[in-house]
Amino acid sequence: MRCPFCGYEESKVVDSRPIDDGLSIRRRRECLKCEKRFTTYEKVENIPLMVIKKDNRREPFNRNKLMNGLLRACEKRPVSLNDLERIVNEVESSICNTLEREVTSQQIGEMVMEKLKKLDDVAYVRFASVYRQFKDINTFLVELNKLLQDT
Amino acid sequence: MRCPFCGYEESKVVDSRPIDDGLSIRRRRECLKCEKRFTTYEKVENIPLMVIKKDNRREPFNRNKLMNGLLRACEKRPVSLNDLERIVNEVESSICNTLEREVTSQQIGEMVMEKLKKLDDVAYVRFASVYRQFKDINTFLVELNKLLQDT
DNA sequence: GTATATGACACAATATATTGTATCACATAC
DNA sequence: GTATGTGATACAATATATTGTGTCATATAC
Repeated sequence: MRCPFCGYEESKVVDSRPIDDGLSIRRRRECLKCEKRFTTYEKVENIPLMVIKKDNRREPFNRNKLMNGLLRACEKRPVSLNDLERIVNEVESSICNTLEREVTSQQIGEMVMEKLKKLDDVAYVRFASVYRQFKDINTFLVELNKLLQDT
Repeated sequence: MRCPFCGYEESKVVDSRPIDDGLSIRRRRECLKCEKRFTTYEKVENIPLMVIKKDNRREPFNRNKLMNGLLRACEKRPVSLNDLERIVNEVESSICNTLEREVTSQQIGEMVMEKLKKLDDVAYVRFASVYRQFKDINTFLVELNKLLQDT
């Protein structure tokens, strides 16, 4: 593994211990060039993907729930089911790739909105109005104004 | 490493590849009991801890900058330098522990505010007023009203 | 103060991971 | 349509990681 200090491409493991009851492995590595040491963690890709909701409760990530929100936002809009599947897939895999076990519903909303914005303005604003409704009414108005000005 | 499917404590590596230009290692593992396969990633702990600012530019995380913000918020308030050091330490290490390479300035602000709120209401609102000034004026007012009602 | 937990470190004996080469499947790009 | 990139898979030869034991330092708990 590449050294995070000097960038040299080889390092060796000097210690390796299971942690989290065996669910992860912590390694101490040493750069073969600059000899600096650093810690790495090996973790399982995804499995327990939890969403932190606004009231701080946790629940498992649910593709269908996200898809339903998207379908509602796209009602009578020229967005294909394929596009929506793609968005859900991309969001899910980008959450998995962070290797985080938890993600806030807000972060998910932001990711979805970023992608939806490129597809359909109206669907984007509908979706945003649900995700940001209580926290950020001004932002919603600002977004609406931006869209009005752009057209 | 423990199997995420059946929970058995031993698995073997069936493939191992460097990714991200050598910064991480992806491994395919197979459980020695149920023989199911899963993917793991080994990543460096922290090092390039970058903050994503509001305008989407990145800059390295800077303890001093955060501390300055806290000091300004706590001017003439009964909050010790020790407490502030503790907050900065806790925020920094909780960012490191996520193993994410990037974090938004907003996320940092939220973490700080959560901790500051427990220490001093006035410092909390001062800090919040800086972190949320453009995005969330309503939230700021709501917070002020909450504090006024609580006292 | 003592007790407890955790991370870093070292050493030695053993077991296992790594790397290149190559194929297949799938999805995206043009 | 073809080209391109990526993840999963297999195999074989080689190199390296893992695990137990034990110490030390630091921080937190009581």
